[in-house]
Amino acid sequence: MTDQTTQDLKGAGLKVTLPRMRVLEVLSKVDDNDRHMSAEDVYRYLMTAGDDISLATIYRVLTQFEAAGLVIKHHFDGGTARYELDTGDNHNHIVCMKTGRVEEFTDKEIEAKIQTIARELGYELTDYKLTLYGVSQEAL
Amino acid sequence: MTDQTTQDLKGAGLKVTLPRMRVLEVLSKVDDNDRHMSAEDVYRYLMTAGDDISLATIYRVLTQFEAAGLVIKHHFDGGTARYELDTGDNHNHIVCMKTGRVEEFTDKEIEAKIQTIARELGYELTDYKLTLYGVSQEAL
DNA sequence: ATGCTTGCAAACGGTTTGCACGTGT
DNA sequence: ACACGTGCAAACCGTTTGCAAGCAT
Repeated sequence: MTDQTTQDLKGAGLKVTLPRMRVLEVLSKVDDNDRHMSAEDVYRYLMTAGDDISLATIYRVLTQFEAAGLVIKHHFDGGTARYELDTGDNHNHIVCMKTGRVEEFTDKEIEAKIQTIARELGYELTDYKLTLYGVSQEAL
Repeated sequence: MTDQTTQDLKGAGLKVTLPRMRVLEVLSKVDDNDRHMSAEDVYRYLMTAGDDISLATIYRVLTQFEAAGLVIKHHFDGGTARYELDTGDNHNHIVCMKTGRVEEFTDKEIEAKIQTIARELGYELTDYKLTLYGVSQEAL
């Protein structure tokens, strides 16, 4: 009875409830094209899937997940916030201006350089965000 | 009669009006600690300075400036948007989590790497944002 | 049993907009 | 003169919150 989702919730110190499980499941299993969902996205997805969970709850759950470190919140363009599972690997994003699609990438060199820069400027680095904006060749 | 501010506005194809000049002046001359102001910041600054320009106009002017490429808009944390003059040099930011203060830096190496990555992923890069979050030693 | 969770609907805060008036060219 | 810019107040939209009812432990 202790599947991965349940464990994740317990590990985060959160009571295991249906909304929390469903939201976590959605974020876990959407394929790469649909990652980085907004609260609305999650809401609509769940409605379509037959669940009946209020938008307010989605927001509350996502906020808790963020605080618990299960999820990362992004504000790519400025409109609505998007969420993705925190997989541990600190990755960056590239957003297609035409389709809105988000891809991920990592780069050791940049990562190292960022550490160095923070140190040189006299900061203790807690986090960073690198996002590229462009037009994917595929979108033409 | 054609000072820098006026030229900038004309160059951007914008009619020279008092609100536009004042907003541009504020953004031009605030010292480093006060750069990256929110619309409210600009509004309060101008009120204090004796101007009487509505907040709605500040928003409209800032939006036009952004469209005209005079100004860059940031959404650092997610709360309110902040604006800064576009000085041409594509710089990055480091935000102190304790004081909210924003510093700038540039790095040729990272810049080059970013170009490479975009190309490799099949994107035509239009822009990018790199923001570090940390605690400044000075804030302790 | 009891304290955390949820749904609902109302509040919120930053930002945008319709309208009638004012202003730059 | 005429089109564009502005102030005001109301609308907007994503997100948050107070409250009463519902669950997990």
